Amino acid sequence: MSDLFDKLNEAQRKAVLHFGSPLLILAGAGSGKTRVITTKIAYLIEKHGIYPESILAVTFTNKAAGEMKERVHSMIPESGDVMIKTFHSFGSWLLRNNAHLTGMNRNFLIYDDDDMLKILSDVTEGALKKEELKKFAHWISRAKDSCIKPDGNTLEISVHSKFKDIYAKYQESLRLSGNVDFGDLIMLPVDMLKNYPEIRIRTRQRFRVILVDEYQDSNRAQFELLKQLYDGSNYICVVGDEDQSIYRFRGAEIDNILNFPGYFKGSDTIRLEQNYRSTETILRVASSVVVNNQSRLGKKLWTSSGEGSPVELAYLTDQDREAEFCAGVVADRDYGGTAVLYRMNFQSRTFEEYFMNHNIPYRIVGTKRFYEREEVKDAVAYLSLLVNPGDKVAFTRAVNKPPRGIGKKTLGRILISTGADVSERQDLLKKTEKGLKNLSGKGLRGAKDFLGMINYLKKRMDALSTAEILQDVITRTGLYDYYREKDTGLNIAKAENLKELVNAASGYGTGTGELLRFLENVSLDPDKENPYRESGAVTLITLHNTKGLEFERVIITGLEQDIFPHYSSTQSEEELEEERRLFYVGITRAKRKLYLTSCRTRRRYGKTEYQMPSQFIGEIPPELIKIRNESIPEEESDYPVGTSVYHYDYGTGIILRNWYNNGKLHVLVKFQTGMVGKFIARYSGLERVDSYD
DNA sequence: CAAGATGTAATTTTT
DNA sequence: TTACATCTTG
Repeated sequence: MSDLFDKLNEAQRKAVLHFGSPLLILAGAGSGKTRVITTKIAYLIEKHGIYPESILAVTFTNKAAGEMKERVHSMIPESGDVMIKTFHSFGSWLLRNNAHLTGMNRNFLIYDDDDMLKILSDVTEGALKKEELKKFAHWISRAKDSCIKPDGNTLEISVHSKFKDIYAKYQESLRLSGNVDFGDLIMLPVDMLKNYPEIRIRTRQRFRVILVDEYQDSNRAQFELLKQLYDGSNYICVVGDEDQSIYRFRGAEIDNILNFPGYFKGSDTIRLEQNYRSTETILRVASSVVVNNQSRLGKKLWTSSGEGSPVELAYLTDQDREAEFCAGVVADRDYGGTAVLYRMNFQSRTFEEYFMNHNIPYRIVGTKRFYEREEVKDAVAYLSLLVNPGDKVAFTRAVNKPPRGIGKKTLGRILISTGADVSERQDLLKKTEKGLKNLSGKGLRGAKDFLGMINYLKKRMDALSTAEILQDVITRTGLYDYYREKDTGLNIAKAENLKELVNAASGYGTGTGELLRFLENVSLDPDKENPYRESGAVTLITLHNTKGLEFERVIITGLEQDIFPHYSSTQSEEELEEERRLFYVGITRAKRKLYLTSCRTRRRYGKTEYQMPSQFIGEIPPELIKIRNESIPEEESDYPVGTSVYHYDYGTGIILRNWYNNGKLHVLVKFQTGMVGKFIARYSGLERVDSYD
């Protein structure tokens, strides 16, 4: 224990030792946050005599939870009972654990975003296009992120005239199925703790210590959950970095961290500002960018690791040259230490093609997830149906996969028949049995086939392990053969993926409990697929996905207005600040060297478009950047973003944006007086003020 | 009912 | 451009 302590700096030590009043740890990028949390857990157990099972640590990702577990356990082996979970799996645990008191179905399954769309499509009877459904799904998720029910203030989420109604129908259908969605995993526990005093009291007594990681990403519902868990006598400590809050679009509420001291009275704040990752230059660039944000508590990162080499900025003709530039950077063959970052997934394409053609090893991080693949979802649907015959989403998915002649019409005939009692109406297998009399020919044969299969699986499931049931599912239902035949050309992976799924289930035992555990992990811990696992490969990754990662060298690409910052984020200051934080996250991933690239033109949707440099470039002090290769068109070069200008009437100002309209260069200028003005450059009378000759 | 043909719309995404 | 959704035909 004491030598663990010696490795900490003063602020870290203070954070570990702190106990009693609520604590906010503002942990800058690369400031040894995880070390602090894990040491703190060890310290609480060893020095404060807190029982491991009284400690709750919540994270946002399974990866973070896994790492934390590993590090805590290696520090103190007897810490096995510390509850280290993601917010969602903790919510799931609370709901299952108290199901006997609330009357809720203990064996609920968890629907993902795709399943949500299926339900919505079902309750709106196919009247809406997929794009429209996605909008509603998004709103419903956001509503749940704020604990807003269909009968609540839904206007806050969407003013769409049908939203309230569709949301209500969606909830009804969800309740009928007995399953929950991601949002429910937070919202329902909040309700439960509010409505059942005995559960609330018992839960509060159990968890004497509550630790929250990545607090800046918490949403309102998660904040509500924490409020229910905290009773003033237990200890709450949250760790986060407001400058790294990048999930607003998904309901993250930066005010949670900004106002923590206000919400939790008498709280203390400790800042971890020493950075152990990056060079001084990189940190200066990062902070010069993020100081432009209003919504922050503020901290100043410093390092003792030395100045390092300058940040290099390359203006390139187009995306092909950008890829070429990245290839040039890794010409020294340090592939594994290099990451190429971009704002949007489609940007990876050019890099992929170029790297492929030039034999540069690369890996793409996190686009498609294994458990979201069609064939995998098909197999899982059979399992879901075995556990919950009321799962309509799983039923409609499985019933005709592989095709057995049960299309829209036949399915309609099955589902229209109403059973005598409620349980029969909700049990889709019983319903199918009843519906057989309405069928004939191919449909009848298919339905009988399907039922026979399910019954066969049902009979065997108690005796078999999860992997064995899955093996049965993919062979007996014909799924495996179906996909093996379909697997041709480039798509030869589907049958293979089914095998892989069986493999993934191999760690699970016999019985329904194990099957449920597997299904929960499929929903809550969906492994991201990495096609290239070798470490000696360049990492291609979106900026969002880099959080928590670090690389020797980072290339942030596509620093162009409307790409980064993204066009839909330039409308409001709040959105723009979020983009800026994203830039900050990207910059601070670099340990040793940072490159920035910006293209003059970019092919989009088959057309070549002229790009303006990102306004963020102008926020970096020029002395920190070395410009590698400039190719700025003449007129623009007079007014790049960030240039100081002088106007006869308004005084000095700085160029915030520039863009073309009707072939004329427009500029947006912010003056020292605070005024912001829009001008057509050539008529504006603006004079350039060159402050750095 | 399911494979080919045509049209159309393009963020980021832990769980 | 291209992925994917919807329409049309076998």
